[in-house]
Amino acid sequence: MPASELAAFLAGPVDQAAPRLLGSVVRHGDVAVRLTEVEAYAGPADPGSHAFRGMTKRNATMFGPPAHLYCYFTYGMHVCCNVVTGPDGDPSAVLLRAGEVVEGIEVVRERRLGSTDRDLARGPARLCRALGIGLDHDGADLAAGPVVLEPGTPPADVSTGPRVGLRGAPERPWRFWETGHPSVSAYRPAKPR
DNA sequence: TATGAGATCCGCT
DNA sequence: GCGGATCTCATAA
Repeated sequence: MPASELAAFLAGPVDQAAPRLLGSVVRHGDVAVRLTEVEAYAGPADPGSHAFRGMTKRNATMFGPPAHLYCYFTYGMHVCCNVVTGPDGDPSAVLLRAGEVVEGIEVVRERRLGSTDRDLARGPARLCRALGIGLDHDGADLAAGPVVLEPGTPPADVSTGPRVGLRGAPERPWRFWETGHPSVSAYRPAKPR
């Protein structure tokens, strides 16, 4: 898919673009994952967003053009990835939280020994591991690859709820998942330390 | 099954 | 130096 078409697919308010991503497929090499759970982050206006305090070296990708991959490292061991949706200069992005492996499941099973099929891409850090995405892929063009986004048909039934794991942000119902799908992550409220 | 704490490192302040 | 958009394992019920 041409980059301009992909950008058009992601255009509009991020809380509307996010549910549109459900059912789309992210592909990296031989592995493809169909998204079943995402979260919207609305740039500088959103206290839960990395971009809330302005542009830094880490989140610079969020401020770039849409249809790019924003990867970041967290909690010492995990990588999470977002799809940048806003136009150049607007740091809106969608966090990919969970999905189901639709291709290359043998590869993923070897990457994640001891995991059941349902758990292979259940949770943002696992999703990245399943796809083999690392910090190296920060800023990758989702139209050009090596990681690509293939728009699909959103499910008929989508649920919304509060976002997971945020501290200090007012709850906005900007988490979207395919109703009843087994691969969505369990809701764990943020814990005070 | 549910709950709790440890692991572990990068970028910002 | 601190805190984090998390995961996994251990222990308890």
